[in-house]
Amino acid sequence: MVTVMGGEETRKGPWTEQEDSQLVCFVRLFGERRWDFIARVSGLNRTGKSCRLRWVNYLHPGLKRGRMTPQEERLILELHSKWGNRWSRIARRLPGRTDNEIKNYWRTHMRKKAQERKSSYSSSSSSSSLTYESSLTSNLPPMLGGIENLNHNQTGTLSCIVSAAKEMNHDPGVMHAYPMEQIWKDIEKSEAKVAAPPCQVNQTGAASGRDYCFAESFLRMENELKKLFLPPVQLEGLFC
DNA sequence: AACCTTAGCAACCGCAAACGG
DNA sequence: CCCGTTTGCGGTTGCTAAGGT
Repeated sequence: MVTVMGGEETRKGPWTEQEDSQLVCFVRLFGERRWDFIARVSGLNRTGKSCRLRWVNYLHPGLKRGRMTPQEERLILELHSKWGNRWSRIARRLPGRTDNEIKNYWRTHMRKKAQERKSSYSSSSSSSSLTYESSLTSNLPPMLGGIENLNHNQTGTLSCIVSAAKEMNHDPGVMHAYPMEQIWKDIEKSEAKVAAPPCQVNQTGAASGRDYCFAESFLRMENELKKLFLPPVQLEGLFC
């Protein structure tokens, strides 16, 4: 879907694999900030907001996919009873899960369960001093491993990221060598309005259109960064 | 097989907080 | 302190696949 905003076309709706790969690459380059800049310079024709959401909820390398474990389920129930609909806060206690995921999960699973429990408790006697919540708290096991312990190959998303990086000849290790903070400062200083023209996908096929998009985006970005006093050696290393 | 309902999920929207000049 | 911009959050919508009739 495409909406027209002020003459520029802004894409909406589901993300394509190509867009995902492009976003992953640019986030790796510039980090998880300045979403508007990333949106503009990548030529994705998405809003910064949309890019951020896509990254946070779907493309982020630390994401755990698949069903909630019973431990996670209990933790969500416990924390929701404590904090209410503070999804982002709850999500911080569940490594690899996003607020959106938890919110959706609650809506479909937990709310129903909570209601069932509530009704069953209200119908039963209140003689027991041990509430469901307190029993949860006392029996909670430690959270299963942190993000670093996740098996990244378990998710299609992760393999997609890896393949995207490989495809683009990108060495993730390179990034750590660059002073991104400095780059950002420089960008902020001299950020000219980068008029990102709509990415042109040719009519013959998506593959060539994709290559064109990447090439054009990088060219655009390279030109921008060249204005920022970066030595050519660093610049070469920066691009995928 | 066709239609309807429901569950699950991705994505959008509006608002408010945080940030920077 | 003010104001514009960016980011984060929570609510909501819309699409799709699965299951039921």
